[in-house]
Amino acid sequence: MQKSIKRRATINRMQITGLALFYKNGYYNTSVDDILKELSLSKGAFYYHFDSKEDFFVQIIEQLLVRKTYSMLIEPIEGHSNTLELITECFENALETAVHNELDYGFALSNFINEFNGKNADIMKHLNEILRIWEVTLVSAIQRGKFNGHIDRHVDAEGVAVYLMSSYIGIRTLMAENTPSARKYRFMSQLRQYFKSIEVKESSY
Amino acid sequence: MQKSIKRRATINRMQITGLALFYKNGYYNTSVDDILKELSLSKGAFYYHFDSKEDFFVQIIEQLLVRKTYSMLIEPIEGHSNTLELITECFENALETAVHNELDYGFALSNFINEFNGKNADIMKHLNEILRIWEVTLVSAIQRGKFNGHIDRHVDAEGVAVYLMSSYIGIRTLMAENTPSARKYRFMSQLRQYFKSIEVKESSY
DNA sequence: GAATTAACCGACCTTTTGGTCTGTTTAAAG
DNA sequence: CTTTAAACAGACCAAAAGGTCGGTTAATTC
Repeated sequence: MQKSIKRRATINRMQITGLALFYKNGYYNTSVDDILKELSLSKGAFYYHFDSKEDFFVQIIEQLLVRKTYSMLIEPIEGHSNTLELITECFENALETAVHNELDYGFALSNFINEFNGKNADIMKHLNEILRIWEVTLVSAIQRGKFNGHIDRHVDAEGVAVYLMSSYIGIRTLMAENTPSARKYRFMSQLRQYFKSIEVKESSY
Repeated sequence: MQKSIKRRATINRMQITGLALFYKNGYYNTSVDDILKELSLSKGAFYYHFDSKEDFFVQIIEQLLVRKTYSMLIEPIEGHSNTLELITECFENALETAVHNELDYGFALSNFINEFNGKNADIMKHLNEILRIWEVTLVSAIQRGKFNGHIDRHVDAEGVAVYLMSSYIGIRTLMAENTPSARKYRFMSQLRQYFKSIEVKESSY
């Protein structure tokens, strides 16, 4: 195989397996050896391509996690139809992947934020950056909805965004252990209830 | 000092310091030596009173965490006035302690659930037990509200409970790193908005 | 086809960790 | 006052962790 290609292939394999194990067992509970064992690779290969375990993880964030978050939570709500319907559908899909908690790393971002919060400022900087983009996207979506007449123009877009993010991160935690399917259903049902309360009221006219 | 008293005093000191460090740095990032150093005690003292690090933590859950959760999230909503007002005030107070993230371990439960989810089934059993009690308390509070005529009788009590728990756990995560005060304000504001949507509608009469 | 270098191997090192064990101090009992 | 056992001290151990380093294989260059 060509060298430059082989390099990319190996790094890719490492990152994908690394993310899978980090997501499953947590960063601190996954050793470099665990990952290498899974890949049938050696220490030499790992430290040839990466400076440290932390560097490895940061690159996973930049290469994989950012894209996954984009495709799962950012892009789906950037459409031009009814904002609240877009968000509802987006959450519905994202949570569905979390129900079958296997290969599709549901919402890895949430797990890592919890794990590194107040423990590793450097990594948190990267994770917060993703959060920030998510928040901005939500806020502008809400404002678009207000402009388009779907959402009551009195609602606080930033408030709604924070509330949505909170509930999403929380339900992911609750779904991880107990009856994920039932909890997802109840959650989505109440989300729609909440959305009704910020839609334009006919009585306003 | 009398022996039986000294025993209790030492165990208490250990548990309080242990909880503080576990909460601050996480369970896996806090070594037994870290705790002992803080206490100026020795390994001998630790393993004389506790079988293992895990046993130590389980006892902290049972002795401290359960009570803290009770006094912070359970008892405040068991009153007999308007349910939604009780929950609002309860969340308000609980989140306020999280704003000054110092000595008062805001909502330690949430952190530990995130840390042990899918990693340590034994400890999760204990934490889930607390979650379950919280959920039951919320559900019966909602139902009481429906019965008392404060809450629309069409709402799904279990759904509301899950939604409340989700949003609370999520906002605690979001508050841990960035602008906790502003986020708390926005969160509470939207919580009230949501509550309005499940109150009895005058149009129903 | 020899030289060079990227890609990888695996033994080894150091630090940290949870846990053990022997010994010492101190409070209660006889 | 002696004995006894609780309460604690601290040296020690084995395993695991992140990381280093000299050596080997395979692809590229000249």
